[in-house]
Amino acid sequence: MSNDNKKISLAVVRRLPRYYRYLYDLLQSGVTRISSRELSEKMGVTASQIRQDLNCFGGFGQQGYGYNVQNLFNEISKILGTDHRFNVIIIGLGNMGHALANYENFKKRGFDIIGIFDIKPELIGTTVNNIKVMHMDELDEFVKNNRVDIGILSVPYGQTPAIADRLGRLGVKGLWNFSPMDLKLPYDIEIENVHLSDSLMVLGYKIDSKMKK
Amino acid sequence: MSNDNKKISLAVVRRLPRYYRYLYDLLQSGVTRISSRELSEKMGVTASQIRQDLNCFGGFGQQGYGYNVQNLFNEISKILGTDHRFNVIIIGLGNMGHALANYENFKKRGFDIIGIFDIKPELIGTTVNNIKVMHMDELDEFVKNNRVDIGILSVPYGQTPAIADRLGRLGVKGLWNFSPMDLKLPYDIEIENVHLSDSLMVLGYKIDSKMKK
DNA sequence: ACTAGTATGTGAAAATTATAACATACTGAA
DNA sequence: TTCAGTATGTTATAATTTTCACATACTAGT
Repeated sequence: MSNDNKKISLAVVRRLPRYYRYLYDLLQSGVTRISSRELSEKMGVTASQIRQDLNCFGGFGQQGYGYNVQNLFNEISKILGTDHRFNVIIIGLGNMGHALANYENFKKRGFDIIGIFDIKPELIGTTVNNIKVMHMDELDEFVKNNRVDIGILSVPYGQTPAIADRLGRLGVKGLWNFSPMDLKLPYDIEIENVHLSDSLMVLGYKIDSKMKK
Repeated sequence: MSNDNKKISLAVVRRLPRYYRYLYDLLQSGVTRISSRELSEKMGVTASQIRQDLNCFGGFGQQGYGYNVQNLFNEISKILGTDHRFNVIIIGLGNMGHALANYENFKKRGFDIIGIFDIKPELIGTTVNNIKVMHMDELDEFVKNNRVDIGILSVPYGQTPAIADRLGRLGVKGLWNFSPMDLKLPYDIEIENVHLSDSLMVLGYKIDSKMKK
């Protein structure tokens, strides 16, 4: 049963989408079976780690055979929630909000953007990628009338905490935060930060530290 | 001396930008000194971890006093390379490329976007955020004539590997990859992946797994 | 059916990472 | 100048994460 109450570590969870991607590619290539060793060579990790990771959720393989690609992909999809849809709204239709609204990959992975909110009058009533742009004043009403699972925060830095708090109070289940700050909210809400600049700085560090060697 | 040859773990490195942010905010607030305990409360980590992390790079604090905020910020900046500039080019002026070209935070953190490349004729010769848009045919020439430290890859999925390879061959030092794939290159180049969809899927997982409890 | 080969699931070991504990050294008030 | 308080740097311990190793069980060719 996949409903074991042993806690899955975040390290494992963060690797799951990577398995998802590789298995998807294998499926596309028509590969029907794969061993942990073969997959480990493709992914550049140890076979042992793959077996350990998968076993957190169940025994999906078979001794002497390996893993059925389609089956394993289905299982990983289920674990990641791709067997159902998430309703998502975007708050802030700036450059980043616009980019996210047009990113087709989200839909493929189970996330439907059902609304966009901003305050600029000239945007209200328009559509982006077939998604209606509404005024922030309509936010509360919209969230009350629609199941909104996730709010994407792509608003200016200064406005982020207040809007995050507002979404938390409205009962949205998760926030995907693009502002370079760590949100701390007094609500029962999951937060995933993107922190693009942080990632770029890490790249800068890697480059510099290699130079020094 | 900061040139110790003991290896700094990636776990520590990934926390550095976070320290950078908090120290920057403290500076803005006029705070001149802070102890690891105070900082730990703000950041939601243990004071011990902060002291351990900082000590990888040197003893920046003073017993009985704590850390001088300005000094510590300067040191972290130096470690992260903000004491010099990185030259960056964007490959692919789609929605994401456009958003990144307009993101002002990068400049603040030491990254200058010095060129944008695409293949769409109507874009070539225009400027975005005062950055010239050039044709991909001009890429090799440009990289040879300018120091390019980092290439941002915001091109369609299928084109990513070939362009990454091209930048690797041209001697670019780092790639910041926005395509949902892991790049593996036979060159001496640092790669930092963003993998937005992966991050969103992790958020989805967190939401689901909380529901089940 | 038999058997050599293969590959999982898992318990144990190793490595890494985080936390705790504390000796040392500075601060700042009297 | 003294001394109680504070907070670092660092060593030791704990926790977590990764890797190893192997018994078990299936595959597939003869």
